[in-house]
Amino acid sequence: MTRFSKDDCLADMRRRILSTDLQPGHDLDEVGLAERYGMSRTPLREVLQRLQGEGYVVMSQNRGAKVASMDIAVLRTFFQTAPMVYANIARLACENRTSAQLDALKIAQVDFTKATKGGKPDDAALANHKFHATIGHMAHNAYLVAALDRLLIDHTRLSQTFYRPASPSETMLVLKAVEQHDAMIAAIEAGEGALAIDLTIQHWDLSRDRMERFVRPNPLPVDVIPLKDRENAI
Amino acid sequence: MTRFSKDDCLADMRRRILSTDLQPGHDLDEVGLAERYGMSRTPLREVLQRLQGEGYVVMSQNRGAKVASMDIAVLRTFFQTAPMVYANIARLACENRTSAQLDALKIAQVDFTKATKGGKPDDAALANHKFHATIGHMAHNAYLVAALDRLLIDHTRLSQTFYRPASPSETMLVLKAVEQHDAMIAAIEAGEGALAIDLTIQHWDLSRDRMERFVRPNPLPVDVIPLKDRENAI
DNA sequence: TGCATACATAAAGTATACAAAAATTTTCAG
DNA sequence: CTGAAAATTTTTGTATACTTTATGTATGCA
Repeated sequence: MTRFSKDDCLADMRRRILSTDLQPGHDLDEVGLAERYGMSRTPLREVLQRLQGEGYVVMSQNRGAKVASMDIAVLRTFFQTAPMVYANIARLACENRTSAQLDALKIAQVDFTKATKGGKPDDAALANHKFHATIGHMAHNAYLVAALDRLLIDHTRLSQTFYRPASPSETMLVLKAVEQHDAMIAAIEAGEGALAIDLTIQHWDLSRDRMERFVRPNPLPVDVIPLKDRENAI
Repeated sequence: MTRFSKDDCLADMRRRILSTDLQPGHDLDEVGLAERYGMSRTPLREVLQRLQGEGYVVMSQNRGAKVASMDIAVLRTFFQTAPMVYANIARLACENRTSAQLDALKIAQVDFTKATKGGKPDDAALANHKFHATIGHMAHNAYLVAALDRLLIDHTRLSQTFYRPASPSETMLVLKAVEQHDAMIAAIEAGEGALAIDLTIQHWDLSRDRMERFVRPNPLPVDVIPLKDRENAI
C-alpha cells in the first residue's frame, strides 16, 4: 500500500476533482479514501476539511463530503462572474508581479504548450489551471484570489473537452489559446494593465464559446433511425 | 465545564476574532481551546481547519494556528478591493434577493440599530457584520461571496472603534450609518441596482474615513510635556 | 397491502493514547 | 560568562477504539 503524505493526498484529490476523475456531486467515502492514500481517517478528514475550505468539496453534518456540484445555478453564476474577476486579477498582476512569479508563469506556459502539442488533454487542462492560478498569485490580493481559485475549479472542470479537439478547427482554437497565453505573459511582464485586461477578455471569450458548447451541445438529430431498423443493425 | 457543540465553538471563535478579543496574529493553542470549549482536540482541530478555510485563521505545518494577521499588505489590499466587491454584491443582491432573505436583513438591521442606540459597541460591530453578510447571501454568488466574507472579517476588525464614538460628531456618523442601512434595504427590496450601488459606495466612504483614521491616528503632539514635569504629575 | 415502528447496519463524530516535531531549558566546554 | 550541543518539555500530528447519528430493512398491526 502506497503511503501518501497529507500534502500529496491533498494535491492528488485536487487533481482528481479538477480532471473530473471524481465527478461533481460524487460522494466521498472517508474509509475508502483513507485506505487508498494509506493514512488513517483523522488526517484524511483534515484533507477533506481543507478541500471544503478551498471550494472543491462540500460537507454536511453526519452526511460526509461530496465533490462540489456544478448545477445550473453554479454555471449561471460562473459565466456571470468570471470575466470581471479575471480582468481585475490581470490588472493587479501587472501592478504587483515579481520576477520569480514571472518565471513560474513561463514554466507553467511551457508545460501547457508541451501538453497541448503532445496530445495530453488532462495534463493540458491542469497546466492551464496552474497558469491562471499563478497569475492569481501575482495579483497579490487574498480577497480576489479566493474568488478566482473557486472560479478556476469550475473553469477547469468545464473545459475538459477543450483539450480534446475533435476537428482541425478545434485544434486551431487550442493553438490560439497557447498564443494568447504568450501574449498575456508579455503584457504582464511589461506591466501593461490595459492590454492585459484586453487579452484576458479575448481569452475568456474563446474559452466561453467552447464551454457553452459543452454545456449546451448540438441537439440529437430529430429524424432518428426507426427503432426496428436499429434492432436489425445491431 | 461548559460543553460547546462544534457549531457553537465555531461561532464563538468567529465572534472572538471579529471583536479582536483574539487579536490578529494571536497564537491559538489547541489544548487550551479544547479545554475551554469542553471538547477533545480532534473536533477542535476541525473547527480550526474550518476557520482557516473561511480566512479567519492561518495554519502552518507543525506550527499550529494563528489568527489571520492584518499587516500593511493586507490593509492596502483591503482598501483597494472592498468597494469593487461591495458594489457588485449590492447589484447582485438587488437581482437575486428572496423575501426570506429580506426579512433576515431587516432583523439584522433591527439588532444593529438596538446595539448602536444601546451603546453596545461589540454587538453593533457584529450586527453590522451580519447585515452585510446577509446582503452577501442575497447576491447568490459563491465566488464573490468568498471574497466578500474575507473582506468583512477585516472590515469588522478594523471598525472596532467606529461604534465607540468619542464625540458628538462621531455619534452622528454612527446614526448616519444606520440611516444608510435603511436606505440600502429599501433599494434592495425595490430591486434598484444603480441606487443600491450608489448607497453602498456612500456607506463605504463613511466607513473608510473612520477606518483610515483608526489606522493612521493623529500624531502625538510634538511639544510634549518635559519628562520631569510628567513625573511630578503622576 | 399500506404504513409505522423497531431493529440492524453502516458511516460520521469524538476521545484518547501514542509518535513525531518544535521549542525550551540545561549542561558543559571553551 | 558565552555559546553550542544535549536533554527535557511542550505542542502538533496520527492511529485506533468507541459513541452517536442516519439510513435501510424487517416485522407487525391496521
